[in-house]
Amino acid sequence: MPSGHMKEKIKSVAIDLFFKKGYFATSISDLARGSGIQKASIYYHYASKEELLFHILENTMDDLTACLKNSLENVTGLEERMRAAVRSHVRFHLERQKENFIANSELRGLTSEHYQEIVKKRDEYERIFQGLIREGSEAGVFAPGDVKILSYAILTLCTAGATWFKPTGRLTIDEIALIYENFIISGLKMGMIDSEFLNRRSGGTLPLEDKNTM
Amino acid sequence: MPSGHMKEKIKSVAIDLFFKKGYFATSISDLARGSGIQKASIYYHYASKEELLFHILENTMDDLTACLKNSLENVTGLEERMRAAVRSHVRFHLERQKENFIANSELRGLTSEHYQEIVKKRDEYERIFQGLIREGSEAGVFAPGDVKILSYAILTLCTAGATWFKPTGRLTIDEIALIYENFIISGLKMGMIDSEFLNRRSGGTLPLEDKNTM
DNA sequence: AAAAATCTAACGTCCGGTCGGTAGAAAGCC
DNA sequence: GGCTTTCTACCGACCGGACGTTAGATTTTT
Repeated sequence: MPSGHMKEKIKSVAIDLFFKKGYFATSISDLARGSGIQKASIYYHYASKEELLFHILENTMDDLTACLKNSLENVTGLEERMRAAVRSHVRFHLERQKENFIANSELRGLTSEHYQEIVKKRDEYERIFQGLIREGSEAGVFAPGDVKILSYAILTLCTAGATWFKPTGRLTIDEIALIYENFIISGLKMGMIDSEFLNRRSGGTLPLEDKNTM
Repeated sequence: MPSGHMKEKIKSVAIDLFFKKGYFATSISDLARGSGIQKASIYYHYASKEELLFHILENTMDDLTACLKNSLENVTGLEERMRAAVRSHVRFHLERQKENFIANSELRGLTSEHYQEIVKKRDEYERIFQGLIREGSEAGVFAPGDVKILSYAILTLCTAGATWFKPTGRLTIDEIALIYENFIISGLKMGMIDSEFLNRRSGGTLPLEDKNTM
Protein backbone atom coordinates (compact mmCIF):
# COMPACT_ATOMS: atom_id res chain seq x y z
CA MET A 1 0.00 0.00 0.00
CA PRO A 2 1.89 3.04 -1.25
CA SER A 3 1.93 6.28 0.64
CA GLY A 4 -0.56 8.77 -0.67
CA HIS A 5 -2.80 5.89 -1.59
CA MET A 6 -5.68 6.93 0.62
CA LYS A 7 -5.42 10.56 -0.43
CA GLU A 8 -5.87 9.47 -4.02
CA LYS A 9 -8.66 7.11 -3.09
CA ILE A 10 -10.57 9.89 -1.34
CA LYS A 11 -10.06 12.12 -4.34
CA SER A 12 -11.38 9.55 -6.76
CA VAL A 13 -14.37 8.80 -4.54
CA ALA A 14 -15.01 12.52 -4.35
CA ILE A 15 -14.90 12.86 -8.13
CA ASP A 16 -17.42 10.06 -8.44
CA LEU A 17 -19.79 11.43 -5.83
CA PHE A 18 -19.49 15.09 -6.75
CA PHE A 19 -20.30 14.07 -10.29
CA LYS A 20 -23.21 11.86 -9.32
CA LYS A 21 -24.82 13.80 -6.48
CA GLY A 22 -23.19 17.20 -6.58
CA TYR A 23 -20.75 18.85 -4.20
CA PHE A 24 -23.26 20.20 -1.71
CA ALA A 25 -25.26 17.03 -1.59
CA THR A 26 -22.16 14.97 -0.86
CA SER A 27 -21.27 14.89 2.82
CA ILE A 28 -17.93 14.14 4.40
CA SER A 29 -19.53 10.99 5.77
CA ASP A 30 -20.36 9.93 2.23
CA LEU A 31 -16.75 10.39 1.22
CA ALA A 32 -15.56 8.48 4.27
CA ARG A 33 -17.96 5.63 3.64
CA GLY A 34 -16.89 5.44 0.02
CA SER A 35 -13.23 5.44 1.02
CA GLY A 36 -13.65 2.88 3.76
CA ILE A 37 -12.45 5.09 6.60
CA GLN A 38 -13.92 7.29 9.33
CA LYS A 39 -14.82 10.80 8.46
CA ALA A 40 -12.31 12.30 10.88
CA SER A 41 -9.60 10.61 8.86
CA ILE A 42 -10.55 12.62 5.82
CA TYR A 43 -9.17 15.64 7.61
CA TYR A 44 -5.79 14.05 7.91
CA HIS A 45 -5.49 14.24 4.14
CA TYR A 46 -7.46 17.38 3.31
CA ALA A 47 -7.90 20.44 5.45
CA SER A 48 -11.53 20.89 4.49
CA LYS A 49 -14.19 19.79 2.10
CA GLU A 50 -13.64 22.92 0.08
CA GLU A 51 -9.93 22.25 -0.21
CA LEU A 52 -10.65 18.84 -1.61
CA LEU A 53 -12.87 20.39 -4.24
CA PHE A 54 -10.26 22.99 -5.05
CA HIS A 55 -7.62 20.29 -5.33
CA ILE A 56 -9.71 18.46 -7.90
CA LEU A 57 -10.50 21.56 -9.92
CA GLU A 58 -6.95 22.86 -9.89
CA ASN A 59 -5.54 19.59 -11.15
CA THR A 60 -8.15 19.39 -13.84
CA MET A 61 -7.52 22.89 -15.10
CA ASP A 62 -3.76 22.46 -15.10
CA ASP A 63 -3.98 19.22 -17.01
CA LEU A 64 -6.46 20.75 -19.43
CA THR A 65 -4.15 23.60 -20.32
CA ALA A 66 -1.10 21.36 -20.49
CA CYS A 67 -3.00 19.07 -22.81
CA LEU A 68 -3.92 21.93 -25.12
CA LYS A 69 -0.41 23.36 -25.27
CA ASN A 70 0.96 19.95 -25.98
CA SER A 71 -1.51 19.44 -28.80
CA LEU A 72 -0.53 22.69 -30.45
CA GLU A 73 3.18 22.02 -30.47
CA ASN A 74 4.60 21.74 -33.95
CA VAL A 75 1.22 22.26 -35.58
CA THR A 76 1.32 24.89 -38.28
CA GLY A 77 -1.39 26.56 -40.30
CA LEU A 78 -4.17 28.50 -38.65
CA GLU A 79 -6.98 26.17 -39.56
CA GLU A 80 -4.98 23.14 -38.55
CA ARG A 81 -4.11 24.73 -35.24
CA MET A 82 -7.74 25.46 -34.51
CA ARG A 83 -8.68 21.92 -35.45
CA ALA A 84 -6.01 20.56 -33.15
CA ALA A 85 -7.22 22.78 -30.32
CA VAL A 86 -10.83 21.69 -30.69
CA ARG A 87 -9.76 18.06 -30.85
CA SER A 88 -7.73 18.42 -27.70
CA HIS A 89 -10.55 20.19 -25.91
CA VAL A 90 -13.17 17.63 -26.81
CA ARG A 91 -10.98 14.67 -26.07
CA PHE A 92 -9.96 15.94 -22.69
CA HIS A 93 -13.56 16.66 -21.73
CA LEU A 94 -14.80 13.27 -22.77
CA GLU A 95 -11.87 11.30 -21.40
CA ARG A 96 -12.05 12.97 -18.02
CA GLN A 97 -15.74 13.60 -18.09
CA LYS A 98 -16.47 13.61 -14.38
CA GLU A 99 -13.78 16.05 -13.37
CA ASN A 100 -14.69 18.40 -16.17
CA PHE A 101 -18.34 18.25 -15.33
CA ILE A 102 -17.49 19.17 -11.76
CA ALA A 103 -15.20 21.93 -12.94
CA ASN A 104 -18.08 23.43 -14.88
CA SER A 105 -20.80 23.04 -12.30
CA GLU A 106 -19.33 23.27 -8.83
CA LEU A 107 -17.36 26.50 -8.91
CA ARG A 108 -19.92 27.76 -6.43
CA GLY A 109 -18.47 25.58 -3.74
CA LEU A 110 -15.15 27.43 -3.75
CA THR A 111 -14.05 30.23 -1.47
CA SER A 112 -13.66 33.46 -3.35
CA GLU A 113 -9.87 33.20 -3.30
CA HIS A 114 -9.91 29.73 -4.75
CA TYR A 115 -12.65 30.72 -7.14
CA GLN A 116 -10.50 33.48 -8.50
CA GLU A 117 -7.57 31.14 -8.93
CA ILE A 118 -9.63 28.74 -10.98
CA VAL A 119 -11.21 31.47 -13.04
CA LYS A 120 -7.76 32.83 -13.75
CA LYS A 121 -6.70 29.46 -15.09
CA ARG A 122 -9.87 29.19 -17.12
CA ASP A 123 -9.36 32.66 -18.58
CA GLU A 124 -5.82 31.78 -19.51
CA TYR A 125 -7.12 28.72 -21.32
CA GLU A 126 -9.79 30.71 -23.11
CA ARG A 127 -7.25 33.27 -24.21
CA ILE A 128 -5.41 30.62 -26.18
CA PHE A 129 -8.55 29.94 -28.17
CA GLN A 130 -9.25 33.63 -28.57
CA GLY A 131 -5.76 34.05 -29.97
CA LEU A 132 -6.37 31.32 -32.50
CA ILE A 133 -9.63 32.92 -33.59
CA ARG A 134 -8.08 36.36 -33.85
CA GLU A 135 -5.09 35.20 -35.86
CA GLY A 136 -7.34 33.20 -38.12
CA SER A 137 -9.71 36.01 -38.84
CA GLU A 138 -6.92 38.54 -39.30
CA ALA A 139 -5.28 36.22 -41.79
CA GLY A 140 -8.58 35.79 -43.59
CA VAL A 141 -8.81 32.09 -42.84
CA PHE A 142 -11.87 32.71 -40.70
CA ALA A 143 -14.54 35.32 -41.15
CA PRO A 144 -14.31 38.30 -38.84
CA GLY A 145 -16.47 38.15 -35.74
CA ASP A 146 -16.73 38.83 -32.07
CA VAL A 147 -13.75 36.93 -30.71
CA LYS A 148 -15.06 36.46 -27.21
CA ILE A 149 -18.51 35.33 -28.18
CA LEU A 150 -17.05 32.92 -30.69
CA SER A 151 -14.61 31.51 -28.16
CA TYR A 152 -17.40 30.95 -25.67
CA ALA A 153 -19.40 29.29 -28.40
CA ILE A 154 -16.59 26.92 -29.26
CA LEU A 155 -15.70 26.06 -25.72
CA THR A 156 -19.18 25.56 -24.34
CA LEU A 157 -20.11 23.52 -27.34
CA CYS A 158 -17.37 21.02 -26.65
CA THR A 159 -17.66 21.24 -22.92
CA ALA A 160 -21.30 20.29 -23.09
CA GLY A 161 -20.20 16.91 -24.31
CA ALA A 162 -19.19 16.14 -20.75
CA THR A 163 -22.85 16.49 -19.82
CA TRP A 164 -24.39 13.92 -22.05
CA PHE A 165 -21.51 11.69 -23.17
CA LYS A 166 -21.78 8.00 -22.37
CA PRO A 167 -18.52 6.06 -22.75
CA THR A 168 -20.53 2.97 -23.69
CA GLY A 169 -22.05 4.61 -26.73
CA ARG A 170 -21.10 3.50 -30.19
CA LEU A 171 -19.45 6.73 -31.28
CA THR A 172 -15.87 6.96 -30.16
CA ILE A 173 -14.39 10.06 -28.65
CA ASP A 174 -12.47 10.71 -31.85
CA GLU A 175 -15.60 10.51 -33.93
CA ILE A 176 -17.40 13.00 -31.74
CA ALA A 177 -14.36 15.25 -31.82
CA LEU A 178 -14.45 15.17 -35.61
CA ILE A 179 -18.10 16.19 -35.72
CA TYR A 180 -17.43 19.18 -33.50
CA GLU A 181 -14.27 20.04 -35.38
CA ASN A 182 -16.11 20.32 -38.69
CA PHE A 183 -19.09 22.06 -37.18
CA ILE A 184 -16.89 24.70 -35.62
CA ILE A 185 -14.58 25.26 -38.54
CA SER A 186 -17.49 25.80 -40.88
CA GLY A 187 -19.05 28.17 -38.39
CA LEU A 188 -15.84 30.13 -38.15
CA LYS A 189 -15.39 30.27 -41.88
CA MET A 190 -18.84 31.19 -43.01
CA GLY A 191 -20.99 31.97 -40.05
CA MET A 192 -20.07 35.56 -39.95
CA ILE A 193 -21.35 36.69 -43.32
CA ASP A 194 -23.46 39.29 -41.58
CA SER A 195 -20.71 40.82 -39.55
CA GLU A 196 -20.82 44.01 -41.58
CA PHE A 197 -24.52 44.32 -41.00
CA LEU A 198 -23.81 43.75 -37.35
CA ASN A 199 -21.16 46.42 -37.23
CA ARG A 200 -23.42 48.92 -38.88
CA ARG A 201 -26.26 48.29 -36.47
CA SER A 202 -24.27 48.34 -33.29
CA GLY A 203 -22.64 51.63 -34.01
CA GLY A 204 -19.73 51.44 -36.33
CA THR A 205 -16.08 50.78 -36.23
CA LEU A 206 -15.44 49.86 -32.64
CA PRO A 207 -13.69 46.58 -32.00
CA LEU A 208 -16.11 43.80 -31.60
CA GLU A 209 -14.68 42.40 -28.42
CA ASP A 210 -15.29 43.21 -24.80
CA LYS A 211 -18.99 43.43 -25.16
CA ASN A 212 -21.62 41.85 -23.02
CA THR A 213 -19.16 39.79 -21.09
CA MET A 214 -17.42 40.11 -17.82
CA MET B 1 -51.79 44.94 -2.64
CA PRO B 2 -53.25 42.30 -4.91
CA SER B 3 -53.71 38.72 -3.82
CA GLY B 4 -50.90 36.49 -4.94
CA HIS B 5 -48.56 39.44 -4.70
CA MET B 6 -46.32 37.95 -2.04
CA LYS B 7 -46.22 34.59 -3.76
CA GLU B 8 -44.84 36.29 -6.85
CA LYS B 9 -42.46 38.38 -4.81
CA ILE B 10 -41.01 35.29 -3.14
CA LYS B 11 -40.64 33.66 -6.49
CA SER B 12 -38.79 36.57 -7.99
CA VAL B 13 -36.52 36.87 -4.97
CA ALA B 14 -35.85 33.15 -5.28
CA ILE B 15 -34.95 33.51 -8.94
CA ASP B 16 -32.52 36.27 -8.07
CA LEU B 17 -30.87 34.40 -5.23
CA PHE B 18 -30.83 30.97 -6.84
CA PHE B 19 -29.14 32.62 -9.78
CA LYS B 20 -26.65 34.56 -7.70
CA LYS B 21 -25.79 32.07 -4.95
CA GLY B 22 -27.25 28.78 -6.08
CA TYR B 23 -30.17 26.79 -4.78
CA PHE B 24 -28.39 24.95 -1.98
CA ALA B 25 -26.56 28.01 -0.77
CA THR B 26 -29.80 29.97 -0.55
CA SER B 27 -31.64 29.42 2.71
CA ILE B 28 -35.28 29.95 3.48
CA SER B 29 -34.16 32.77 5.75
CA ASP B 30 -32.49 34.43 2.78
CA LEU B 31 -35.70 34.23 0.82
CA ALA B 32 -37.68 35.60 3.75
CA ARG B 33 -35.27 38.47 4.27
CA GLY B 34 -35.38 39.33 0.59
CA SER B 35 -39.16 39.22 0.57
CA GLY B 36 -39.52 41.24 3.76
CA ILE B 37 -41.35 38.59 5.75
CA GLN B 38 -40.55 35.93 8.32
CA LYS B 39 -39.31 32.62 7.10
CA ALA B 40 -42.29 30.71 8.46
CA SER B 41 -44.51 32.80 6.21
CA ILE B 42 -42.84 31.35 3.16
CA TYR B 43 -44.62 28.11 3.98
CA TYR B 44 -47.98 29.73 3.66
CA HIS B 45 -47.25 30.17 -0.06
CA TYR B 46 -45.06 27.20 -0.86
CA ALA B 47 -45.12 23.78 0.75
CA SER B 48 -41.36 23.43 0.68
CA LYS B 49 -38.19 24.88 -0.69
CA GLU B 50 -38.08 22.16 -3.30
CA GLU B 51 -41.61 22.95 -4.44
CA LEU B 52 -40.62 26.54 -4.98
CA LEU B 53 -37.73 25.43 -7.14
CA PHE B 54 -39.97 23.09 -9.09
CA HIS B 55 -42.51 25.85 -9.56
CA ILE B 56 -39.86 28.08 -11.11
CA LEU B 57 -38.47 25.38 -13.37
CA GLU B 58 -41.87 24.20 -14.53
CA ASN B 59 -42.99 27.68 -15.48
CA THR B 60 -39.77 28.32 -17.31
CA MET B 61 -39.94 25.13 -19.30
CA ASP B 62 -43.57 25.66 -20.21
CA ASP B 63 -42.94 29.19 -21.35
CA LEU B 64 -39.87 28.10 -23.28
CA THR B 65 -41.78 25.52 -25.26
CA ALA B 66 -44.73 27.83 -25.80
CA CYS B 67 -42.36 30.48 -27.07
CA LEU B 68 -40.77 28.10 -29.55
CA LYS B 69 -44.07 26.80 -30.87
CA ASN B 70 -45.30 30.33 -31.26
CA SER B 71 -42.19 31.32 -33.19
CA LEU B 72 -42.61 28.46 -35.62
CA GLU B 73 -46.21 29.22 -36.49
CA ASN B 74 -46.66 30.21 -40.10
CA VAL B 75 -42.94 29.92 -40.84
CA THR B 76 -42.26 27.87 -43.94
CA GLY B 77 -39.06 26.57 -45.44
CA LEU B 78 -36.78 24.26 -43.53
CA GLU B 79 -33.89 26.65 -43.19
CA GLU B 80 -36.17 29.49 -42.17
CA ARG B 81 -37.85 27.30 -39.59
CA MET B 82 -34.50 26.36 -38.06
CA ARG B 83 -33.45 29.99 -38.03
CA ALA B 84 -36.67 30.94 -36.30
CA ALA B 85 -36.19 28.20 -33.75
CA VAL B 86 -32.65 29.24 -32.93
CA ARG B 87 -33.73 32.85 -32.67
CA SER B 88 -36.51 31.95 -30.30
CA HIS B 89 -34.23 29.80 -28.19
CA VAL B 90 -31.52 32.43 -27.87
CA ARG B 91 -33.92 35.25 -27.18
CA PHE B 92 -35.76 33.38 -24.51
CA HIS B 93 -32.54 32.39 -22.79
CA LEU B 94 -31.15 35.90 -22.79
CA GLU B 95 -34.39 37.63 -21.91
CA ARG B 96 -35.07 35.33 -19.01
CA GLN B 97 -31.49 34.63 -18.23
CA LYS B 98 -31.75 33.90 -14.54
CA GLU B 99 -34.55 31.39 -14.76
CA ASN B 100 -32.87 29.58 -17.59
CA PHE B 101 -29.58 29.49 -15.81
CA ILE B 102 -31.32 27.92 -12.83
CA ALA B 103 -33.14 25.48 -15.06
CA ASN B 104 -29.81 24.31 -16.39
CA SER B 105 -27.88 24.13 -13.17
CA GLU B 106 -30.20 23.31 -10.32
CA LEU B 107 -31.99 20.19 -11.49
CA ARG B 108 -30.15 18.43 -8.69
CA GLY B 109 -32.34 20.11 -6.14
CA LEU B 110 -35.48 18.38 -7.35
CA THR B 111 -37.08 15.23 -6.01
CA SER B 112 -36.85 12.41 -8.48
CA GLU B 113 -40.53 12.76 -9.40
CA HIS B 114 -40.19 16.44 -10.13
CA TYR B 115 -36.89 15.84 -11.85
CA GLN B 116 -38.54 13.42 -14.23
CA GLU B 117 -41.31 15.87 -14.98
CA ILE B 118 -38.84 18.56 -15.93
CA VAL B 119 -36.68 16.23 -17.97
CA LYS B 120 -39.79 15.12 -19.81
CA LYS B 121 -40.55 18.70 -20.75
CA ARG B 122 -36.96 19.26 -21.76
CA ASP B 123 -36.97 16.17 -23.95
CA GLU B 124 -40.16 17.31 -25.59
CA TYR B 125 -38.51 20.62 -26.37
CA GLU B 126 -35.41 18.95 -27.75
CA ARG B 127 -37.48 16.71 -29.94
CA ILE B 128 -38.81 19.73 -31.79
CA PHE B 129 -35.28 20.70 -32.71
CA GLN B 130 -34.39 17.15 -33.62
CA GLY B 131 -37.38 17.09 -35.93
CA LEU B 132 -36.19 20.24 -37.64
CA ILE B 133 -32.71 18.81 -38.12
CA ARG B 134 -34.05 15.53 -39.44
CA GLU B 135 -36.44 17.14 -41.90
CA GLY B 136 -33.72 19.48 -43.07
CA SER B 137 -31.16 16.81 -43.66
CA GLU B 138 -33.67 14.48 -45.32
CA ALA B 139 -34.66 17.27 -47.66
CA GLY B 140 -31.01 17.97 -48.42
CA VAL B 141 -31.09 21.45 -46.93
CA PHE B 142 -28.69 20.36 -44.22
CA ALA B 143 -25.92 17.81 -44.46
CA PRO B 144 -26.65 14.44 -42.88
CA GLY B 145 -25.40 13.96 -39.36
CA ASP B 146 -26.10 12.57 -35.94
CA VAL B 147 -29.40 14.23 -35.09
CA LYS B 148 -29.07 13.99 -31.34
CA ILE B 149 -25.52 15.21 -31.13
CA LEU B 150 -26.34 18.08 -33.42
CA SER B 151 -29.40 19.04 -31.42
CA TYR B 152 -27.38 19.05 -28.21
CA ALA B 153 -24.78 21.15 -29.92
CA ILE B 154 -27.32 23.70 -31.04
CA LEU B 155 -29.15 23.89 -27.76
CA THR B 156 -26.17 24.04 -25.45
CA LEU B 157 -24.53 26.60 -27.65
CA CYS B 158 -27.42 28.98 -27.25
CA THR B 159 -28.11 28.02 -23.69
CA ALA B 160 -24.58 28.90 -22.71
CA GLY B 161 -25.42 32.49 -23.52
CA ALA B 162 -27.36 32.57 -20.28
CA THR B 163 -24.07 31.97 -18.49
CA TRP B 164 -22.06 34.89 -19.69
CA PHE B 165 -24.59 37.37 -21.08
CA LYS B 166 -24.66 40.84 -19.53
CA PRO B 167 -27.74 42.86 -20.41
CA THR B 168 -25.68 46.04 -20.13
CA GLY B 169 -23.32 44.99 -22.90
CA ARG B 170 -23.36 46.75 -26.23
CA LEU B 171 -24.56 43.82 -28.30
CA THR B 172 -28.30 43.48 -28.23
CA ILE B 173 -30.05 40.19 -27.81
CA ASP B 174 -31.05 40.22 -31.46
CA GLU B 175 -27.47 40.73 -32.56
CA ILE B 176 -26.26 37.83 -30.50
CA ALA B 177 -29.10 35.70 -31.80
CA LEU B 178 -28.01 36.50 -35.34
CA ILE B 179 -24.43 35.44 -34.67
CA TYR B 180 -25.60 32.11 -33.34
CA GLU B 181 -28.12 31.71 -36.12
CA ASN B 182 -25.45 32.02 -38.80
CA PHE B 183 -22.95 29.94 -36.92
CA ILE B 184 -25.41 27.11 -36.54
CA ILE B 185 -26.83 27.17 -40.01
CA SER B 186 -23.39 27.03 -41.57
CA GLY B 187 -22.49 24.19 -39.25
CA LEU B 188 -25.60 22.30 -40.26
CA LYS B 189 -25.04 22.89 -43.94
CA MET B 190 -21.38 22.17 -44.29
CA GLY B 191 -20.08 20.78 -41.09
CA MET B 192 -20.90 17.26 -41.96
CA ILE B 193 -18.72 16.84 -45.03
CA ASP B 194 -17.09 13.89 -43.35
CA SER B 195 -20.25 12.08 -42.47
CA GLU B 196 -19.57 9.36 -45.00
CA PHE B 197 -16.14 8.81 -43.59
CA LEU B 198 -17.77 8.66 -40.19
CA ASN B 199 -20.31 6.14 -41.30
CA ARG B 200 -17.66 3.94 -42.77
CA ARG B 201 -15.55 4.01 -39.66
CA SER B 202 -18.31 3.37 -37.16
CA GLY B 203 -19.58 0.31 -38.92
CA GLY B 204 -21.86 1.01 -41.80
CA THR B 205 -25.42 1.75 -42.47
CA LEU B 206 -26.96 1.91 -39.05
CA PRO B 207 -28.93 5.02 -38.20
CA LEU B 208 -26.72 7.62 -36.66
CA GLU B 209 -28.98 8.42 -33.75
CA ASP B 210 -29.32 6.92 -30.32
CA LYS B 211 -25.65 6.69 -29.72
CA ASN B 212 -23.72 7.76 -26.70
CA THR B 213 -26.67 9.46 -25.15
CA MET B 214 -29.21 8.51 -22.58
C1' DA C 1 -66.99 37.63 11.81
C1' DA C 2 -64.76 34.91 8.65
C1' DA C 3 -60.80 34.22 5.93
C1' DA C 4 -56.27 35.27 4.58
C1' DA C 5 -51.74 36.36 5.66
C1' DT C 6 -48.15 36.80 8.73
C1' DC C 7 -45.97 36.38 13.20
C1' DT C 8 -43.17 34.22 17.29
C1' DA C 9 -41.04 30.34 18.97
C1' DA C 10 -39.36 26.26 18.78
C1' DC C 11 -37.92 21.40 17.16
C1' DG C 12 -35.19 17.75 15.30
C1' DT C 13 -31.71 16.69 12.26
C1' DC C 14 -27.66 16.67 9.93
C1' DC C 15 -23.32 18.52 8.69
C1' DG C 16 -18.62 20.31 8.65
C1' DG C 17 -15.21 20.26 11.62
C1' DT C 18 -12.48 19.33 16.18
C1' DC C 19 -10.34 16.78 20.00
C1' DG C 20 -7.84 13.47 22.26
C1' DG C 21 -6.04 9.34 21.65
C1' DT C 22 -3.74 4.98 19.56
C1' DA C 23 -1.30 1.23 16.94
C1' DG C 24 2.49 0.67 14.41
C1' DA C 25 6.17 1.91 11.33
C1' DA C 26 10.37 4.67 10.86
C1' DA C 27 14.20 7.25 12.48
C1' DG C 28 17.56 8.70 15.72
C1' DC C 29 20.78 7.42 19.11
C1' DC C 30 24.12 4.83 21.90
C1' DG D 1 21.03 -4.60 18.34
C1' DG D 2 18.24 -2.44 21.78
C1' DC D 3 15.90 1.69 23.39
C1' DT D 4 13.51 5.84 22.83
C1' DT D 5 11.35 9.29 20.22
C1' DT D 6 8.91 10.91 16.35
C1' DC D 7 5.83 10.43 12.55
C1' DT D 8 2.00 8.41 9.87
C1' DA D 9 -2.55 7.13 9.40
C1' DC D 10 -6.48 6.43 11.46
C1' DC D 11 -10.51 6.21 14.97
C1' DG D 12 -14.71 7.26 18.13
C1' DA D 13 -17.02 10.71 20.35
C1' DC D 14 -18.48 15.02 20.28
C1' DC D 15 -19.83 20.20 19.33
C1' DG D 16 -21.87 24.32 17.68
C1' DG D 17 -24.57 25.91 14.43
C1' DA D 18 -27.49 26.25 10.56
C1' DC D 19 -31.21 24.60 8.14
C1' DG D 20 -35.91 23.16 6.67
C1' DT D 21 -40.03 22.71 8.74
C1' DT D 22 -44.06 22.94 12.03
C1' DA D 23 -47.52 24.61 15.64
C1' DG D 24 -50.15 27.85 17.27
C1' DA D 25 -51.11 32.62 18.28
C1' DT D 26 -51.94 37.14 16.10
C1' DT D 27 -52.82 40.66 12.88
C1' DT D 28 -54.76 42.32 8.45
C1' DT D 29 -58.04 42.32 4.96
C1' DT D 30 -62.60 41.77 3.14
